Amino acid sequence: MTAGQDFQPMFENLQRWNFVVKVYCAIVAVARCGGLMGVRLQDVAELAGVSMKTVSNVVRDYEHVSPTTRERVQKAIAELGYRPNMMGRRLATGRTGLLALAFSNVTVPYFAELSRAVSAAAGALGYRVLLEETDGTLAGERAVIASSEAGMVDGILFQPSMMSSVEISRHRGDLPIVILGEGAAPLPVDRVMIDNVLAARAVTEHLLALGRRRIGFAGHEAGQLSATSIQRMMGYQQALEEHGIRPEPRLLFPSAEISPSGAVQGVGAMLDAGVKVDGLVCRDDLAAIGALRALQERGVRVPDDVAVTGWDNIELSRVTFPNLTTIAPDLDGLARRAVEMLVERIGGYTGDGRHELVDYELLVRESAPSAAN
Amino acid sequence: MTAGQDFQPMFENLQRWNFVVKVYCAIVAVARCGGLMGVRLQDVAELAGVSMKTVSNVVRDYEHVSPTTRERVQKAIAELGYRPNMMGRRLATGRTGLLALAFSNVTVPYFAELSRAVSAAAGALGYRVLLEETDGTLAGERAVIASSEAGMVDGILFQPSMMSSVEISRHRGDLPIVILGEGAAPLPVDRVMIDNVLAARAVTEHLLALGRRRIGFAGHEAGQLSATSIQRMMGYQQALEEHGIRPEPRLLFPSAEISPSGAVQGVGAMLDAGVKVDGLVCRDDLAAIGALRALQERGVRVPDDVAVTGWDNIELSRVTFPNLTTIAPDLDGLARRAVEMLVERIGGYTGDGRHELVDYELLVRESAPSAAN
DNA sequence: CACGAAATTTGCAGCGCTGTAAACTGTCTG
DNA sequence: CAGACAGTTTACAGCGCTGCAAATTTCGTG
Repeated sequence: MTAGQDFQPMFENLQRWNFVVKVYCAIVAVARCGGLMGVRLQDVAELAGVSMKTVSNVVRDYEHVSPTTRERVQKAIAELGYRPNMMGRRLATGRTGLLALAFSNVTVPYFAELSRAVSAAAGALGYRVLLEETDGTLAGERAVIASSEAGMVDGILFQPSMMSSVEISRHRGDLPIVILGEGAAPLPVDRVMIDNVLAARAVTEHLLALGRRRIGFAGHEAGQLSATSIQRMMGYQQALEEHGIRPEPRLLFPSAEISPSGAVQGVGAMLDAGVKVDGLVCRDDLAAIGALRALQERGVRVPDDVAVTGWDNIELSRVTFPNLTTIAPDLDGLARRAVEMLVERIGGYTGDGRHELVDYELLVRESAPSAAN
Repeated sequence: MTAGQDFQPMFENLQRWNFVVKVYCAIVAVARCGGLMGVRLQDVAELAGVSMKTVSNVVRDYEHVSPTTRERVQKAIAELGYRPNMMGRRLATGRTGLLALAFSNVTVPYFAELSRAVSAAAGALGYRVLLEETDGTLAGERAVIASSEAGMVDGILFQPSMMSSVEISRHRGDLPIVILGEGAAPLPVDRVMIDNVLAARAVTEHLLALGRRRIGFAGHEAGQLSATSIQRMMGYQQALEEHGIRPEPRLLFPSAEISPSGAVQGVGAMLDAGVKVDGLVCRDDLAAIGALRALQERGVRVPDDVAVTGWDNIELSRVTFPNLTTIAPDLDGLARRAVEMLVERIGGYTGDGRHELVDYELLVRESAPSAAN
């Protein structure tokens, strides 16, 4: 905004700025003009004196077009302000250039960050991403998989939370699909994930290396466990057992609802019930943030009294106090591979389902510092 | 998930579960069958022994179809697993049923929550939402507004952060647009927002009512201010002046980068420079979360030493410790009105730009409790 | 039973674009 | 200068669906 170009945050200027905006608005109201509507390939072709197909060729950068023609057509395009109509193109080509990314809810930071990574990866391959939220319900997931509309997207990236692999595998066979994450995935379908069990072991071992022995697990579902929770709990269990510690069901801190508030309540209730821990492996960063609050509310010091770990490395995990030791999955790598595989499927690849692992990293921060500290 | 139906979170079961999954996968691999490809309206028509148009009428719930015919067609649809092809329909109708929602970045919790509210509101009116991220850059915003593809969406909901109203008003006139939020908006275009100045006054007055007198403002841009920051700062200034307090530029805590980490650094630097405050109005919840950390790192107690307020009422603002007193905009109301107005424009409404305000609420929580406490 | 009105159903054109294959250019040989 | 050839350009038939208007059937009534 020109008016704010050399704006100094001095209070007097604010009023002036507001005035300038008003003037601008008035000018704009006068200057505004309706845009051209519905310029078609045909119109460009007529103006340039060539066939529609030639214009189409120019628009799509087909190589065998003479420089002369190309220039003339481009001039006509500019003059008319022509912009190709996607629906027409897509009907003709059968491809939409759109990938669906389905998960429970964008307000979960991990999914928001995943969505950015996927958008970037898809963009690099010429695709755009249509977000589909399932609300984590079976009905929502079914709606996505068995979408009643055809031709909306060329393929689906799907992070299931409730749906069984059996059901996923029965999805409409004509729409390529790639499963993200640790959810149940049928063998014949491509999938990309990190090794949750291994990562959970790593994070638990980190707490063990700090000398913690009463290590709890927090933030999993109170009812039916998701595949994600199961795998992370398995890794947690394995690490404990390898150190000769018998996992105690009493040290599991489930959340009535998978959300930070759920974790506040879940962890809070256990603490109030007198359960003692000196380490807490949380299912994800949101649970860890909730756990942090539950602990701090009760005057428990983190990490001194209880060391806490998260999972996902969401942006806010760097800003909590203390900030979170967490598992940082290689989101870009995950997104890139997933999109690559999906695009290969769209391109006609029909090999067996590929199940690939991507990297992750244990980020050691304040909530569970390294042993040296 | 059948296998997990009666799953108890006992460790022994985990291994068993894993085995069950493997078995399922094997079964599925065998059972999988390719779906039918490309069932067309024509195919259904032939099977049902009616014309394409009649099938079309059934699919779209046209009223004048005899029950007999309708049933026969529906049977054929079910038998063939027909699903209408969106591209075809959209080419024919000229409408896509898609609205673009453009803002800087989904990983900003406010935008994620906005996006859900908008999706819900759009869904209620039969539209779906295509997210467009601008990365908060001028180039990104221009790309959205002047999108080189036509016909992708029927209209745009746009929350600008950099673009001037002059430029917005020059957008392609054939695509309806509604501006969200406090960004610069040209008069002729519809807009929905909350009254930022008033809300900022309310939040500042809340701190004043707590007896705070050295109240800072944190989290705004260090360079050129966004319209959002400007309006909130104006309200902050007004409240101070009304209480006979001269606003001090020294009490402004800008962030080098609009992010929680940016706020940690910005606020931290000011504190280290010896600036003393007893209240902090933050531009948004993320800044407040950053401020919280900066303060706590230095042993400053919140709210005892410094009361802090946020803005947006993001989910995490309820879970920080202390949790945040914040401005809670009526997101659902905002989304509903915005979508309504956009749909009216799509429907052909051509009146003047409407600028509407929606409600907000001051949520008093721990970081700046009510005076009674 | 005939006739007009109302309720159904249909044929067809075409939305805007692209794939294919055929029709042109012009240039380069023999 | 004919013929071969590579480089350009074009005509045309749809992609799958819907709007329109006309055709057909059904129904109620005199």
